[in-house]
Amino acid sequence: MNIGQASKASGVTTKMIRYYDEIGLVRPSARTDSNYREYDEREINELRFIRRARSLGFSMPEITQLLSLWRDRDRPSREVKAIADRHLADLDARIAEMQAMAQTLRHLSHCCAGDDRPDCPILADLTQGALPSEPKPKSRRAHVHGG
Amino acid sequence: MNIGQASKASGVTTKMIRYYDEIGLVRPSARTDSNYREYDEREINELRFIRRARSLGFSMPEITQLLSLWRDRDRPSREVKAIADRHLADLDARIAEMQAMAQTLRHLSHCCAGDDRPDCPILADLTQGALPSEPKPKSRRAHVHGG
DNA sequence: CTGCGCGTTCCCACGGTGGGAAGGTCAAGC
DNA sequence: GCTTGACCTTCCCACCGTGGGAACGCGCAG
Repeated sequence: MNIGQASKASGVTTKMIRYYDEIGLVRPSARTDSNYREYDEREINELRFIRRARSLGFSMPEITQLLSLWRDRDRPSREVKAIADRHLADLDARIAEMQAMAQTLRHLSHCCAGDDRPDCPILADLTQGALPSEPKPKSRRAHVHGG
Repeated sequence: MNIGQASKASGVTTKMIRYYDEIGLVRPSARTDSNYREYDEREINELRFIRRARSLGFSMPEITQLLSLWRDRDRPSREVKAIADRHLADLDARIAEMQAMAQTLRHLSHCCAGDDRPDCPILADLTQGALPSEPKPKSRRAHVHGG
Protein backbone atom coordinates (compact mmCIF):
# COMPACT_ATOMS: atom_id res chain seq x y z
CA MET A 1 0.00 0.00 0.00
CA ASN A 2 1.35 3.39 -0.90
CA ILE A 3 0.69 6.50 1.08
CA GLY A 4 -2.52 7.41 -0.70
CA GLN A 5 -4.03 4.02 -0.14
CA ALA A 6 -2.84 4.03 3.45
CA SER A 7 -4.52 7.37 3.88
CA LYS A 8 -7.83 6.10 2.57
CA ALA A 9 -7.59 2.95 4.62
CA SER A 10 -6.70 4.72 7.86
CA GLY A 11 -8.48 8.03 7.58
CA VAL A 12 -5.24 9.91 8.21
CA THR A 13 -4.15 12.52 5.67
CA THR A 14 -1.01 11.93 3.64
CA LYS A 15 0.46 15.03 5.22
CA MET A 16 0.00 13.56 8.64
CA ILE A 17 1.27 10.13 7.62
CA ARG A 18 4.48 11.76 6.40
CA TYR A 19 4.67 13.71 9.60
CA TYR A 20 4.32 10.58 11.72
CA ASP A 21 7.06 9.02 9.65
CA GLU A 22 9.26 12.06 10.14
CA ILE A 23 8.89 12.09 13.91
CA GLY A 24 9.43 8.35 14.01
CA LEU A 25 5.98 7.45 15.23
CA VAL A 26 4.99 5.20 12.36
CA ARG A 27 7.67 4.33 9.87
CA PRO A 28 6.69 2.67 6.62
CA SER A 29 7.78 -0.96 6.62
CA ALA A 30 9.52 -0.42 3.32
CA ARG A 31 10.18 1.91 0.43
CA THR A 32 9.88 0.97 -3.22
CA ASP A 33 12.81 1.39 -5.59
CA SER A 34 11.45 4.77 -6.45
CA ASN A 35 11.34 5.77 -2.83
CA TYR A 36 7.61 5.46 -2.31
CA ARG A 37 6.54 4.64 1.21
CA GLU A 38 4.96 1.21 1.60
CA TYR A 39 2.57 0.40 4.42
CA ASP A 40 1.23 -2.96 5.46
CA GLU A 41 -1.86 -3.88 7.46
CA ARG A 42 -0.06 -3.49 10.72
CA GLU A 43 0.90 0.08 10.02
CA ILE A 44 -2.55 0.90 8.77
CA ASN A 45 -3.79 -0.24 12.15
CA GLU A 46 -1.24 1.91 13.88
CA LEU A 47 -2.39 4.89 11.86
CA ARG A 48 -5.96 4.18 12.84
CA PHE A 49 -4.83 3.80 16.41
CA ILE A 50 -3.29 7.24 16.31
CA ARG A 51 -6.35 8.72 14.72
CA ARG A 52 -8.54 7.30 17.42
CA ALA A 53 -6.17 8.38 20.18
CA ARG A 54 -6.09 11.92 18.82
CA SER A 55 -9.84 11.97 18.72
CA LEU A 56 -9.71 11.25 22.45
CA GLY A 57 -7.42 14.22 22.89
CA PHE A 58 -4.14 12.45 23.57
CA SER A 59 -1.02 14.46 22.80
CA MET A 60 1.68 13.16 20.51
CA PRO A 61 4.03 12.27 23.39
CA GLU A 62 1.22 10.35 25.04
CA ILE A 63 0.43 8.60 21.80
CA THR A 64 4.07 7.67 21.41
CA GLN A 65 3.91 5.91 24.76
CA LEU A 66 0.54 4.37 24.06
CA LEU A 67 1.71 3.07 20.73
CA SER A 68 4.80 1.49 22.16
CA LEU A 69 2.67 -0.17 24.81
CA TRP A 70 0.31 -1.32 22.11
CA ARG A 71 3.20 -2.85 20.23
CA ASP A 72 4.42 -4.66 23.28
CA ARG A 73 2.34 -7.75 23.78
CA ASP A 74 3.59 -8.10 27.32
CA ARG A 75 2.75 -4.62 28.56
CA PRO A 76 1.11 -4.35 31.93
CA SER A 77 -2.30 -2.75 31.53
CA ARG A 78 -1.36 -0.71 34.57
CA GLU A 79 0.87 1.45 32.40
CA VAL A 80 -1.80 2.06 29.82
CA LYS A 81 -4.26 2.95 32.50
CA ALA A 82 -1.81 5.35 34.09
CA ILE A 83 -1.43 7.28 30.86
CA ALA A 84 -5.15 7.34 30.31
CA ASP A 85 -5.82 8.51 33.83
CA ARG A 86 -3.24 11.23 33.64
CA HIS A 87 -4.76 12.44 30.42
CA LEU A 88 -8.20 12.23 31.92
CA ALA A 89 -7.15 14.37 34.86
CA ASP A 90 -5.67 16.86 32.46
CA LEU A 91 -8.85 16.88 30.42
CA ASP A 92 -10.96 17.39 33.52
CA ALA A 93 -8.79 20.28 34.62
CA ARG A 94 -9.10 21.96 31.26
CA ILE A 95 -12.82 21.39 31.22
CA ALA A 96 -13.13 22.98 34.64
CA GLU A 97 -11.09 25.94 33.50
CA MET A 98 -13.22 26.42 30.43
CA GLN A 99 -16.37 26.03 32.42
CA ALA A 100 -15.22 28.79 34.73
CA MET A 101 -14.66 31.01 31.71
CA ALA A 102 -18.03 30.07 30.29
CA GLN A 103 -19.79 30.75 33.52
CA THR A 104 -18.23 34.18 33.90
CA LEU A 105 -19.09 34.96 30.33
CA ARG A 106 -22.61 33.71 30.72
CA HIS A 107 -23.11 35.94 33.70
CA LEU A 108 -21.64 38.93 31.92
CA SER A 109 -23.68 38.34 28.81
CA HIS A 110 -26.77 37.97 30.89
CA CYS A 111 -26.14 41.35 32.47
CA CYS A 112 -25.55 43.06 29.14
CA ALA A 113 -28.54 44.72 27.57
CA GLY A 114 -27.21 44.14 24.07
CA ASP A 115 -28.85 47.18 22.61
CA ASP A 116 -27.73 50.43 20.97
CA ARG A 117 -26.42 51.98 24.11
CA PRO A 118 -22.74 51.85 24.92
CA ASP A 119 -22.97 50.79 28.55
CA CYS A 120 -21.71 47.27 28.75
CA PRO A 121 -20.91 45.14 31.77
CA ILE A 122 -18.80 42.88 29.59
CA LEU A 123 -16.43 45.68 28.69
CA ALA A 124 -16.62 46.92 32.24
CA ASP A 125 -15.40 43.58 33.51
CA LEU A 126 -12.65 43.44 30.95
CA THR A 127 -11.61 46.96 31.81
CA GLN A 128 -11.00 46.61 35.47
CA GLY A 129 -11.20 42.88 35.79
CA ALA A 130 -8.35 40.78 37.00
CA LEU A 131 -6.07 43.35 38.49
CA PRO A 132 -2.68 41.98 39.38
CA SER A 133 -4.31 41.43 42.73
CA GLU A 134 -1.54 39.66 44.53
CA PRO A 135 -0.66 41.93 47.42
CA LYS A 136 -0.17 38.92 49.67
CA PRO A 137 1.07 35.81 47.96
CA LYS A 138 0.46 33.97 51.18
CA SER A 139 -1.26 30.62 51.25
CA ARG A 140 -3.57 30.99 48.29
CA ARG A 141 -2.58 29.54 44.98
CA ALA A 142 -4.20 28.64 41.71
CA HIS A 143 -5.40 31.77 40.03
CA VAL A 144 -7.65 31.23 37.10
CA HIS A 145 -5.47 33.21 34.85
CA GLY A 146 -2.31 31.37 35.73
CA GLY A 147 0.70 33.44 35.43
CA MET B 1 6.52 54.19 31.26
CA ASN B 2 8.90 51.95 29.42
CA ILE B 3 8.13 48.36 28.52
CA GLY B 4 9.37 46.87 31.77
CA GLN B 5 7.25 49.19 33.87
CA ALA B 6 4.29 48.62 31.60
CA SER B 7 4.77 44.91 32.06
CA LYS B 8 4.76 45.20 35.83
CA ALA B 9 1.77 47.50 35.79
CA SER B 10 -0.29 45.36 33.44
CA GLY B 11 0.80 41.84 34.24
CA VAL B 12 1.67 41.19 30.61
CA THR B 13 5.17 39.97 29.78
CA THR B 14 7.46 42.23 27.77
CA LYS B 15 7.52 39.58 25.09
CA MET B 16 3.79 39.77 24.73
CA ILE B 17 3.72 43.55 24.85
CA ARG B 18 6.13 43.62 21.92
CA TYR B 19 4.02 41.07 20.14
CA TYR B 20 0.86 43.13 20.60
CA ASP B 21 2.75 46.09 19.25
CA GLU B 22 3.94 44.08 16.27
CA ILE B 23 0.47 42.87 15.33
CA GLY B 24 -0.89 46.36 15.83
CA LEU B 25 -3.10 45.55 18.78
CA VAL B 26 -1.57 47.98 21.24
CA ARG B 27 0.95 50.44 19.89
CA PRO B 28 3.03 52.45 22.31
CA SER B 29 1.90 56.06 22.30
CA ALA B 30 5.47 57.14 21.68
CA ARG B 31 9.09 56.13 21.43
CA THR B 32 11.97 57.86 23.15
CA ASP B 33 14.90 59.23 21.19
CA SER B 34 16.63 55.97 21.79
CA ASN B 35 13.70 54.02 20.41
CA TYR B 36 12.33 52.80 23.70
CA ARG B 37 8.59 52.13 23.73
CA GLU B 38 6.61 54.50 25.96
CA TYR B 39 3.25 53.55 27.38
CA ASP B 40 0.75 55.75 29.14
CA GLU B 41 -2.07 54.86 31.51
CA ARG B 42 -4.48 54.26 28.71
CA GLU B 43 -2.30 51.66 27.10
CA ILE B 44 -1.63 50.00 30.41
CA ASN B 45 -5.37 49.62 30.69
CA GLU B 46 -5.56 48.16 27.23
CA LEU B 47 -2.88 45.67 28.13
CA ARG B 48 -4.83 44.70 31.22
CA PHE B 49 -7.94 44.45 29.12
CA ILE B 50 -6.21 42.01 26.82
CA ARG B 51 -4.90 39.99 29.70
CA ARG B 52 -8.34 39.68 31.17
CA ALA B 53 -9.89 38.86 27.82
CA ARG B 54 -7.33 36.12 27.23
CA SER B 55 -8.05 34.70 30.63
CA LEU B 56 -11.64 34.37 29.45
CA GLY B 57 -10.42 32.46 26.43
CA PHE B 58 -10.99 35.05 23.71
CA SER B 59 -8.85 34.63 20.61
CA MET B 60 -6.70 37.43 19.29
CA PRO B 61 -9.11 38.31 16.48
CA GLU B 62 -11.92 38.52 18.98
CA ILE B 63 -9.82 40.65 21.26
CA THR B 64 -9.01 42.93 18.36
CA GLN B 65 -12.71 43.52 17.87
CA LEU B 66 -13.41 43.83 21.56
CA LEU B 67 -10.65 46.33 21.97
CA SER B 68 -11.85 48.50 19.13
CA LEU B 69 -15.31 48.45 20.61
CA TRP B 70 -13.83 49.34 23.97
CA ARG B 71 -12.08 52.30 22.40
CA ASP B 72 -15.25 53.51 20.77
CA ARG B 73 -17.31 55.35 23.31
CA ASP B 74 -20.36 55.11 21.11
CA ARG B 75 -20.35 51.39 20.53
CA PRO B 76 -23.63 49.61 20.81
CA SER B 77 -23.44 47.02 23.57
CA ARG B 78 -25.20 44.71 21.14
CA GLU B 79 -21.95 44.21 19.29
CA VAL B 80 -19.99 43.41 22.38
CA LYS B 81 -22.60 40.96 23.48
CA ALA B 82 -22.61 39.30 20.07
CA ILE B 83 -18.90 38.64 20.28
CA ALA B 84 -19.19 37.35 23.79
CA ASP B 85 -22.08 35.09 22.90
CA ARG B 86 -20.31 33.70 19.89
CA HIS B 87 -17.29 32.95 22.00
CA LEU B 88 -19.48 31.45 24.66
CA ALA B 89 -21.09 29.13 22.15
CA ASP B 90 -17.66 28.14 20.92
CA LEU B 91 -16.52 27.51 24.46
CA ASP B 92 -19.58 25.40 25.20
CA ALA B 93 -19.01 23.36 22.08
CA ARG B 94 -15.42 22.71 23.01
CA ILE B 95 -16.41 21.81 26.54
CA ALA B 96 -18.97 19.35 25.23
CA GLU B 97 -16.38 17.82 22.96
CA MET B 98 -13.90 17.43 25.76
CA GLN B 99 -16.55 16.04 28.05
CA ALA B 100 -17.33 13.41 25.47
CA MET B 101 -13.66 12.49 25.35
CA ALA B 102 -13.45 12.44 29.13
CA GLN B 103 -16.50 10.28 29.44
CA THR B 104 -15.23 7.73 26.96
CA LEU B 105 -11.90 7.71 28.70
CA ARG B 106 -13.50 7.39 32.09
CA HIS B 107 -15.46 4.39 30.94
CA LEU B 108 -12.42 2.80 29.36
CA SER B 109 -10.28 3.42 32.41
CA HIS B 110 -12.99 2.00 34.61
CA CYS B 111 -13.00 -1.19 32.58
CA CYS B 112 -9.23 -1.55 32.68
CA ALA B 113 -7.85 -3.72 35.44
CA GLY B 114 -4.65 -1.73 35.59
CA ASP B 115 -2.55 -4.65 36.71
CA ASP B 116 0.38 -6.66 35.34
CA ARG B 117 -1.61 -8.40 32.66
CA PRO B 118 -1.55 -7.15 29.11
CA ASP B 119 -5.28 -7.26 28.41
CA CYS B 120 -6.49 -3.74 28.19
CA PRO B 121 -9.84 -2.40 27.05
CA ILE B 122 -8.24 1.00 26.49
CA LEU B 123 -5.86 -0.35 23.88
CA ALA B 124 -8.65 -2.50 22.52
CA ASP B 125 -10.76 0.58 21.93
CA LEU B 126 -7.91 2.43 20.34
CA THR B 127 -7.16 -0.56 18.13
CA GLN B 128 -10.48 -0.99 16.49
CA GLY B 129 -12.17 2.12 17.68
CA ALA B 130 -13.53 4.70 15.34
CA LEU B 131 -13.53 2.84 12.12
CA PRO B 132 -14.05 5.09 9.14
CA SER B 133 -17.68 4.25 9.79
CA GLU B 134 -19.09 5.00 6.40
CA PRO B 135 -20.92 1.89 5.39
CA LYS B 136 -23.11 3.89 3.05
CA PRO B 137 -21.34 6.70 1.29
CA LYS B 138 -24.60 7.67 -0.30
CA SER B 139 -25.48 11.32 -0.30
CA ARG B 140 -23.12 12.32 2.43
CA ARG B 141 -19.94 14.14 1.66
CA ALA B 142 -17.45 15.90 3.91
CA HIS B 143 -15.00 13.24 4.89
CA VAL B 144 -13.20 13.75 8.14
CA HIS B 145 -9.93 13.13 6.46
CA GLY B 146 -10.56 15.33 3.44
CA GLY B 147 -8.69 14.34 0.32
C1' DC C 1 34.67 54.99 31.89
C1' DT C 2 33.03 50.73 33.33
C1' DG C 3 29.55 47.57 34.68
C1' DC C 4 25.06 45.99 34.92
C1' DG C 5 20.31 45.98 33.93
C1' DC C 6 17.26 47.03 30.75
C1' DG C 7 15.96 48.24 26.09
C1' DT C 8 15.99 46.97 20.90
C1' DT C 9 15.76 43.73 16.87
C1' DC C 10 16.01 39.20 14.90
C1' DC C 11 15.74 34.16 14.74
C1' DC C 12 14.18 29.59 16.62
C1' DA C 13 11.14 26.44 18.95
C1' DC C 14 6.84 24.20 20.31
C1' DG C 15 2.23 21.27 18.55
C1' DG C 16 -0.10 19.75 14.95
C1' DT C 17 -2.04 20.85 10.72
C1' DG C 18 -2.44 22.52 6.03
C1' DG C 19 -0.81 24.87 1.49
C1' DG C 20 2.07 24.74 -2.19
C1' DA C 21 6.32 24.53 -5.24
C1' DA C 22 9.60 21.75 -7.82
C1' DG C 23 10.65 17.53 -9.42
C1' DG C 24 10.31 12.12 -9.97
C1' DT C 25 7.16 7.98 -11.02
C1' DC C 26 3.54 5.19 -12.61
C1' DA C 27 -0.28 3.58 -15.21
C1' DA C 28 -3.27 4.25 -18.83
C1' DG C 29 -4.42 5.66 -23.40
C1' DC C 30 -3.02 6.87 -28.02
C1' DG D 1 6.96 4.42 -28.20
C1' DC D 2 5.25 9.02 -26.06
C1' DT D 3 2.05 11.99 -23.62
C1' DT D 4 -0.92 12.92 -19.96
C1' DG D 5 -2.51 13.29 -15.49
C1' DA D 6 -2.63 11.49 -11.02
C1' DC D 7 0.21 10.40 -7.69
C1' DC D 8 4.62 10.30 -5.19
C1' DT D 9 8.90 12.71 -3.18
C1' DT D 10 11.25 16.55 -0.49
C1' DC D 11 11.41 21.18 1.08
C1' DC D 12 9.70 25.59 2.73
C1' DC D 13 6.02 28.58 4.77
C1' DA D 14 1.98 29.67 7.57
C1' DC D 15 -0.99 29.60 11.54
C1' DC D 16 -1.29 31.20 17.22
C1' DG D 17 0.55 32.53 21.12
C1' DT D 18 4.25 32.01 23.95
C1' DG D 19 8.96 31.59 25.51
C1' DG D 20 14.22 31.36 24.87
C1' DG D 21 18.15 33.47 23.48
C1' DA D 22 21.73 36.07 20.61
C1' DA D 23 23.73 40.39 19.29
C1' DC D 24 23.75 44.94 19.99
C1' DG D 25 22.31 49.81 21.96
C1' DC D 26 21.14 52.76 26.10
C1' DG D 27 20.84 54.69 30.86
C1' DC D 28 22.18 55.15 35.32
C1' DA D 29 25.29 54.64 39.19
C1' DG D 30 29.73 54.13 41.04
